Amino acid sequence: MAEDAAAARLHVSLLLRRLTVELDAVGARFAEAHGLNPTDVRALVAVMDAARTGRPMTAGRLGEAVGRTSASVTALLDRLERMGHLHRVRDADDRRRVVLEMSETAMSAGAEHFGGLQRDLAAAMEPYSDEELALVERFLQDVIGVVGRYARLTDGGVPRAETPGPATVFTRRAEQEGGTRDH
Amino acid sequence: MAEDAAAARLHVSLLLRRLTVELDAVGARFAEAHGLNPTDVRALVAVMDAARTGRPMTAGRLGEAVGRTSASVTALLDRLERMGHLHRVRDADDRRRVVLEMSETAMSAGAEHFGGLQRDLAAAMEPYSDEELALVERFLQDVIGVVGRYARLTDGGVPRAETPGPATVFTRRAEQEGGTRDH
DNA sequence: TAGGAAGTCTCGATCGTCGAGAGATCTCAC
DNA sequence: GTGAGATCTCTCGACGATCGAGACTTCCTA
Repeated sequence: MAEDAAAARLHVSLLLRRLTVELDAVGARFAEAHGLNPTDVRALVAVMDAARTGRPMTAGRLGEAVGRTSASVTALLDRLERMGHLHRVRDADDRRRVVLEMSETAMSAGAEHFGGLQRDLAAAMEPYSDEELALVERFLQDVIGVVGRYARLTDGGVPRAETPGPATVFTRRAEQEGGTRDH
Repeated sequence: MAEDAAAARLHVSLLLRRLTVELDAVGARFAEAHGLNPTDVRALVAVMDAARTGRPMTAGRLGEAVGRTSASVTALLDRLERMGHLHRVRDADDRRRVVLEMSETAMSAGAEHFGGLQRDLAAAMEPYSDEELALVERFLQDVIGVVGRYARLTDGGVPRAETPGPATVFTRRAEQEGGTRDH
């Protein structure tokens, strides 16, 4: 029945949100264990990801990645450097730039924490057949597409051009409070 | 082949992380549009969820939900009340308690923002059959179970008792830095 | 009815973040 | 080459979210 299908879709949506909450909690636990705040964790992850893709992170790009101003990034790097999680290296090619390198200890701490989760996740997926995993993968791709589109909209815009919908309340609030942000 | 299966599982893990990043971004966009910080958003969501389950939120329980001290919750509620997103009501049964009620404007702003995403998600799930959605649901349940177990471990503990593994680096760091937390 | 427990708030201090701007370096047109 | 403007990072002063300690009110129980 259509109602059941709708209920199932709603239920899956709620599961997606719960998953996000739980994954955030894993990050928070890592942060607490290492005396880091959320921004620090995001920064370390960003630096690690950049290293993996072979394009070393710089201070400026890190600021964009974690959504902080340059002043904030400077303080952030001071903290992480003081803790020994990374060190700054002047870029030889462009001496304005500061290239960020993870320390060995930070790398292994991250691998230990998140690698364990990775192993457990892989183990949990073991019972699923190749076809089933392929379906899950396709599903996740679809969902990421939708959510990603939603996340990257300009403020006040209506999510999907083809369905304007009742956006009055939201847009009104956004206009009204957009300038009062104060922190 | 086993290698392919392992690669598929790794790929699905990465998709789960990407999904989390995108969903976080949706929350951040909502926050920016309404002049809220991350804690504010988490608090509003917690109050809304509590209202939906019929067990009204109180200041104390909100503090546990978002992981802040009572002093911080007081300031948080001052902010949200000043912005008109909720109001405090003394509990008639237990007059020590402060019950939190969402304002109409906050409810509709949230519904507008996240309801749109919900609709798009449901639309994206439309092509999937009941059986396929059931599989996805089962998969998400499994993953949430693993992640949730991981998120709720005591600090310094090894994730799974049955596989002690090479936890030395992580636990050493945790002990070493556990007391230097300074924010 | 007194004593302790529970829930919230106040106060002072700390630290992460911001905006503005300085200093160093790179790029490019001349 | 040289100068002008752009780019990248850092410094400075201010603000605000959070914390720990403790006060105050209200509830529970012996």
